[in-house]
Amino acid sequence: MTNIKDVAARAGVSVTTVSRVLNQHPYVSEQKRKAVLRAIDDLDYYPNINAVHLSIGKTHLMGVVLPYTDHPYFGLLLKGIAKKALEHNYKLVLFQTDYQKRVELEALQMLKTKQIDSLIICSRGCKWSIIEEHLQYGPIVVAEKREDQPVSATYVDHYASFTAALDYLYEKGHRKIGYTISRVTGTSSRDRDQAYKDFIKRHGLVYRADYIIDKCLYFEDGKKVIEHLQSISEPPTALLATSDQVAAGVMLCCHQMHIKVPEELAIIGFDNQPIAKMMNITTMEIPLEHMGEHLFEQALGGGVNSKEVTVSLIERGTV
Amino acid sequence: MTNIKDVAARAGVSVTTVSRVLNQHPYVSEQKRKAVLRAIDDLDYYPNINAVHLSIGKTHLMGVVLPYTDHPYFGLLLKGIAKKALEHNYKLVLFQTDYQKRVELEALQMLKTKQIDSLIICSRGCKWSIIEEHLQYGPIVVAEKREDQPVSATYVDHYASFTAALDYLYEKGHRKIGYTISRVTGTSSRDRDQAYKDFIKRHGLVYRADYIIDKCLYFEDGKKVIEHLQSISEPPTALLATSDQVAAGVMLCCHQMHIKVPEELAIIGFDNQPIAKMMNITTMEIPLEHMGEHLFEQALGGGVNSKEVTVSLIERGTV
DNA sequence: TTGTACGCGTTATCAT
DNA sequence: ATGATAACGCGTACAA
Repeated sequence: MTNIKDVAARAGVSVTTVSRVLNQHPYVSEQKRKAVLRAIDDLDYYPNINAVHLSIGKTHLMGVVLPYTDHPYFGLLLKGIAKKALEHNYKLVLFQTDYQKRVELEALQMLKTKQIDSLIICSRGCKWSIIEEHLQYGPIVVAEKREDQPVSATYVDHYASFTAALDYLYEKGHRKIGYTISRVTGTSSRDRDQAYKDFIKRHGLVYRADYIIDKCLYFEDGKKVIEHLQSISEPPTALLATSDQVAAGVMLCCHQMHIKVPEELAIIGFDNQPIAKMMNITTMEIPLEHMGEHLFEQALGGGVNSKEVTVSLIERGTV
Repeated sequence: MTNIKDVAARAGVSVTTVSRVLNQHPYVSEQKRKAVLRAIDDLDYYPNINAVHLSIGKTHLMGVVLPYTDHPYFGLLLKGIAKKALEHNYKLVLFQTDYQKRVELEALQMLKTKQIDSLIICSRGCKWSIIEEHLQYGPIVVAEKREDQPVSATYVDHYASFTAALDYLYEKGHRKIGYTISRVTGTSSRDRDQAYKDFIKRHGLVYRADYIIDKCLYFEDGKKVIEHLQSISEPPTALLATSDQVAAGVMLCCHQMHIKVPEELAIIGFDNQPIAKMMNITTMEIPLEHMGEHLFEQALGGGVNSKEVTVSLIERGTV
């Protein structure tokens, strides 16, 4: 590998001058600049980025922690992040965790060892205290609500948006409302659960554990949902789906089983993805791509600030 | 940042000994090892990975070039790659190109400047000669068929699988067959187009440009497809969809428009994704996740070898 | 405007 | 078994 020294020798100048040319610094005569450029060309020289990183202490690499990449929710978040990364000439290091803490810790470790400049955590698995410990090594931003914490965050208020959806269904006359979640653990599921319990309490309804369906993430989980609902007594008249994907899957199954939507089952999705528009699904719009962009900019900026994104109801044909 | 020198001083040994302890080399007395470990603990020392990379000339970073992350096709490919990366303790640097050559060139550049050890190109946009030029800097593997080239590849024979699907439809009595593609450029679209033309010729059918529908990638593109088919004279009786996503979208539209599948329109998808199983869609199975795994291992291995993955017809209810 | 020399943090070589 | 030191390739005070 030819290095800066070789170039300097060939051009008959010092390495400093070569470095100056490389980094477009001022104070280098046109004559020497030409000589350097020619030498670079002759020797097919290109800098070793690791040496640059070691020297300046930055990598232009940003870490992104998320559980899956093959799910539209994180896919859209990632799309927003990637868009901004492209703009700012940053590269992304992907940590697909499958909810394994180990992978998340490795990301934190890479921040500590300066292999990445900053870290975006889209879905946290490890304890909060571990995040805090690593804040000293570089900017960390999360996609969850953390009040009074020295961490930047862009998040959806799942409690509020879930409550809004429940209230909307209540207004429409529904009293038996079920919902699906992706997994029992996780902050968003917990928030939704709390919102549901408070809603039940506020309206004096009965809490039924069998109205809650776990592990619903994908389109194809719709089948499971319908099968479950048909297996219980007094099935709900309305369903809050984890996402538009799940809502769409449920709708398709309703078609197949000749269950009328919304007459026999009302459905609300989340995200407002294209599929919801196409299938005319009422949904709570979450600007995922925009969230991703904002997460990136927070990570880049380094300062600490929190942003709650607005979720709005899109009324369509499934309620 | 405390460094190896500080540790050495604190432990009363040389940096070499510290390095030996760090890298579990032999020839270090138990006594000194203990001292070093204590010093590491006392000082909260952790190595600067960039320095390690500079020294050993490797980064344990693998680049992945793909157009989108929010599409199930690439999502699954990426999933396979990520799985193997996890196993081998590699990290992935993602290059989401949106089919911009610039981003692809940056990936190649990062290989050249040793910021990544190797590169997986899932969808190529730049000229082949550019790829060849960069082979000297590290392993590059591609997801397309390249015969007699010094590059590793894992790919689907799109020509063969498309031909197989066409023949299957022909056997079933179809003579007017349309198909959708994601974009006019791109190797897979070209292969499919060629297969179609050859098929037409072999059976003495007429080639109709309006049987080919461009820019179909997502579920929601199904609507566009149906609208197009209804706008032309003598619409096809069978359709080869870009992917199961598109096939599913088309099917849903057929439901909505009361078009009977397969009686009025037969449909074949590609990939055999979960959605195809759920909707009982006949499809050509492509083992995407497995392809991703194989791509990673080729990139890791460094040798040159080609693998054509087998595509098989899954007969279900849409033909 | 240019160059020398050192620092970044680690590994590898070669003595001892 | 251990350590001094060169090497990795680059950026940048500081001196000239």
